[in-house]
Amino acid sequence: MARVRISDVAAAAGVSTSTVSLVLNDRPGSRISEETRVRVREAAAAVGYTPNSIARGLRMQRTRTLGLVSDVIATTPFAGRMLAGAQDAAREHDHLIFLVNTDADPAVERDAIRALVDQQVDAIIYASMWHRVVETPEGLPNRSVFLDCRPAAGGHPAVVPDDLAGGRAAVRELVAAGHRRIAFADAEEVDPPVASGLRRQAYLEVLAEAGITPDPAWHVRGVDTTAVSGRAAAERLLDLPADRRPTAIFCFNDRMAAGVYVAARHRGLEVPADLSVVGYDDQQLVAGELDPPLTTIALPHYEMGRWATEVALRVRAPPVTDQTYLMPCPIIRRDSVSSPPAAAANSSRRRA
Amino acid sequence: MARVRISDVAAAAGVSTSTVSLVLNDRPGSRISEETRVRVREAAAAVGYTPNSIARGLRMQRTRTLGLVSDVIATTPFAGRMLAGAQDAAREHDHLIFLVNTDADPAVERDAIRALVDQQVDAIIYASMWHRVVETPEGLPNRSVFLDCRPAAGGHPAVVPDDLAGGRAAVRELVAAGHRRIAFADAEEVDPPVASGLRRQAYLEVLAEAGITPDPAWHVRGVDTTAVSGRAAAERLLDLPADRRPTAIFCFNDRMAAGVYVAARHRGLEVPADLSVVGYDDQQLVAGELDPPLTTIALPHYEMGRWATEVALRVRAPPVTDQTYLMPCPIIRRDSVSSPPAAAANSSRRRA
DNA sequence: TTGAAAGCGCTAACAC
DNA sequence: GTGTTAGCGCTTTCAA
Repeated sequence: MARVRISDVAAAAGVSTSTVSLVLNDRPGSRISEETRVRVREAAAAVGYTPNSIARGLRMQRTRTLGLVSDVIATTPFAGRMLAGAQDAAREHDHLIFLVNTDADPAVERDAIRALVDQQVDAIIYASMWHRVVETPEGLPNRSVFLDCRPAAGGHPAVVPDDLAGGRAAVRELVAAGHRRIAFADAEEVDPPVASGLRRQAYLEVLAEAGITPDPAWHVRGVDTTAVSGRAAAERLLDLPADRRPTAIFCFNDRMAAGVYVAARHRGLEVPADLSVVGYDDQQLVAGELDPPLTTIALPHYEMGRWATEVALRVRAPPVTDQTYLMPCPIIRRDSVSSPPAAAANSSRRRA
Repeated sequence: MARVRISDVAAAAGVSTSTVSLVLNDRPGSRISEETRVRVREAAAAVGYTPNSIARGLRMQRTRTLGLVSDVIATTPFAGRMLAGAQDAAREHDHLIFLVNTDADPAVERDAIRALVDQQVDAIIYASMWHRVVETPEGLPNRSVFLDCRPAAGGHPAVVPDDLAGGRAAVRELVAAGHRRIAFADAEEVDPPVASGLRRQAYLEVLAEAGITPDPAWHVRGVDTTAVSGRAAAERLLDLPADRRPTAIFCFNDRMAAGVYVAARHRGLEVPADLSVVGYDDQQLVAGELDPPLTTIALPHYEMGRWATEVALRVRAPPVTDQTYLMPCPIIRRDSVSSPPAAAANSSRRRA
């Protein structure tokens, strides 16, 4: 069965195609009699007409489609919320999203961007899986926005998580619980993620504002950001002499926090009674299902996805001065933070 | 800057647009002199011409786009592999994918399908997050394929995981390790997932083929399939008298297995020395990061995504007799299975 | 071997 | 108020 075209409804209503177009698109300037309006509408409904978006796109030079190109975003557990935010925003404004994964392959990326441009997408959202600084890909249309990454050269709106503020919230949570010996289980040293530097800065700032001089041994790094690395980092921390041993660990992410749990358990330490832990990411199926559930800082993926899409659709204005917007990361309080054990608190007071 | 059109390269090459089209599309029947061919190609490259897919789509009645509509797939950790498989297949055949999430809202779904049809997508892939039996949505084009779900009414190609074979592999793994008292921590009783019935059937079959008469108390269910439910289910199992207590638990999924770990740990039981555990799903960031890493059955999301796309693209023929294809679920051996503790083995032998 | 012309389905000037 | 016409950018007969 062939699709029904505008000419079919025109014939059915006994009018011209332009009249049909006019009433169906409800152009304000055009004075079509109420009588023909209803006649056309009824005819359209009767024959089951819906406009061909391709034809309309060709004519209007506007397709109401968006391209979302990402490195590996859509194939990781992180991606979901970002896509959901983008989807929701797109749907609210009657747009459809082309999703393309590049697996971080430059050739694939180039082809993808070209294919999207050839499809006449109204805008491209260039997304990353982690907060990164990226080169602006060649061929990227002017009307693009960066999601969870920032173009080194600027020139485009971008949204990234506010890792500095999030890191501060994490460490302040620990300070507020009475901890003085607070460690930071950081990401890898070589080519560390942008978030690493920011969260470390936050860690240092908050300790300083709390009048705590950090023991350099409290800053440890994994070889990556997996649970295995988290566990190894925690081992080193827990090997410290009793009076320098941290009573709380701020972890670069939830996976490392999971590793910290394992290390603690293997030493007979209880979280949070013996060791408080704060993660980062609020990763689905990790943070909430640890035992005990992990207090953490949420990465605002949904909100970032929505923001990027709304800016791409020009329904939200990007920040004017600095084009990159820092999305707040809320703290999610669960059960992995308590006050430090009494002994540690005493020893800490003695040192202070 | 306006896009360069085919007329621009025609002018640059001093030929007509039809000639340009002919050489650029390399139509076999057309005899264009080699000389003009190179002239056209050079001109096209010089002006940076790439064809407008929208115009081409209108003319050819074929857009080289696909719609992928799903309930919540793209927003869950499961989805990634499925999307990756679909993406890879689509890219190999020069197609772009529109991704739409419906959040299982029928109105959203209806609108999405219509929007996709209006976009003249070449096919629609209708995907689910879990193996389900679904009603064929109204308005779904003939050329659609079902992914991780099966239309109750049939009539379309579909691919789902082979949960029966996967379940058998899981339980056989336990039998092969020497277990006789094997429990099944199943999903919820009311409106259980399709996989629940299949895996239970597999459990029963394998016990029977091993000459084991299952204690009915070994089949327990959660109120859902979370870690909390898994833990509760394990508590009940471990509360059984010593001679009926299972030495191994096959879990409906990895999350429940994580809960089983927690229950075991709280009783001072070690996995796998005291209790062997097999999961299902091979869920990223769960199965591999448990302590010890979980032996499980992988859900072949990537392969299913690829299969569905290839069938949608007609580059792979669907099964002719039964239109739904059962994708094998491979076992992933890690460290959560060992032979049963000696005492249990003895008691089991005594019982046998 | 190449060009002219028609037309995919739609919208928007411009007539009437 | 409504219809006629042109044209979005491309492919594909058909003629030359």
